Amino acid sequence: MTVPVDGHLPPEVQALPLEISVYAQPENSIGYLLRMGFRGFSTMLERKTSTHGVSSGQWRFLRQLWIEDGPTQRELSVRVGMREPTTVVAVNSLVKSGLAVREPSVEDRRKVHIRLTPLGRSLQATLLPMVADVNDRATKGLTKAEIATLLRLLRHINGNMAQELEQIGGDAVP
Amino acid sequence: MTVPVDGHLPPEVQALPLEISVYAQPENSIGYLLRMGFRGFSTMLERKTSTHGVSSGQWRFLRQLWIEDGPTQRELSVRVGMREPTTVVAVNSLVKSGLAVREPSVEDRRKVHIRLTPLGRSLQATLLPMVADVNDRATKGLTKAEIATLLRLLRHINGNMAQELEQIGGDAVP
DNA sequence: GGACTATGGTTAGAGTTCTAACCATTAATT
DNA sequence: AATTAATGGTTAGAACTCTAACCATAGTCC
Repeated sequence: MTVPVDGHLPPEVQALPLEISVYAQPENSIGYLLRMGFRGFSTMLERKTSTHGVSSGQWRFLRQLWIEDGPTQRELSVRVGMREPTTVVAVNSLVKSGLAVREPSVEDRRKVHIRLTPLGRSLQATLLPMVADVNDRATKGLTKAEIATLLRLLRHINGNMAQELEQIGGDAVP
Repeated sequence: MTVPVDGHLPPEVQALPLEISVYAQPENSIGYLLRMGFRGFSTMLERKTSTHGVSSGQWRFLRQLWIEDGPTQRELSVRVGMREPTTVVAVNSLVKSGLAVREPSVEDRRKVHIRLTPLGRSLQATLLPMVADVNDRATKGLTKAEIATLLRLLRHINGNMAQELEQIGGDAVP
């Protein structure tokens, strides 16, 4: 097995400027670090919420419905940032689990409103503490100031990327 | 449609301590911010690499093979942090695209080594600048010091979560 | 040496998400 | 009013990822 030591890169990569070749190490890429972080977060949270029958796929939609109950399926898609087919299956799943219902609109027969059941609504008080707990564990050892900085920097790069994708792709983030 | 204004939360959620109820807003959760960031990053990068026929699924494995060529499939799984069935399909895909080959081990007939083709290896010089570009766009407007801080904080929370998941789950991050 | 156990890889089936194509309903235009 | 546009939702098919079950090979232990 060929294991190049740090800095032992093929000639055409060595020829690249240092600002580029640092990315040969994934740990130097923000994308990689975000991915690892997200996966860890998602896993930890799902382990907790699954005890109440809530999967990570349902979670994002449930959270949005707590903020705004009764949107159309299209509106829900936009708020959550997912494409419509994704919303279809997520809502199917919420309905199947008894957390939400589909309610056909009366003034426009194309539209369907998604509404929480009492069960779905009641879960907020149960599940929010779990998010808090996972956030706490993730930030253990950081000061409040550092956490605030992290939030600010993350929001900044997310803003940058939303802007890039909007002007270039002209479309939502898949 | 019911749109609760900020702070207009159901009684059982209002009853929660403030440290918990802040998470009613996704923008206050690190997990949400990581997820958005990762998705933006992944989308931007894939738009570029796909012009060379490299998908985001292949990307992570390719990057690891650039660091260490010829691992067994099991070793590759561990390095990349994916489960074995995931590696099977990823390697299938790399082989199909002519970027890597499966090479049965001679000393242990259970093992299979994964080795880059010249094409797969040559892509490093082409694709690394793309990662650099996406990182640059994502961090536009941040100082070098802020970027360094972001990397440090992300590595810190990733370390925390790896530790949590190791001791509690006893298993890899899905 | 033959029966357990461990290791490496694969297959089967599921969940989450996407794009593309489609159908139903409403709005706009001529 | 009839045709065309736009809007809301669904279905079909794919990519990526997982868990669980499985097969093949190698190592261990009586």
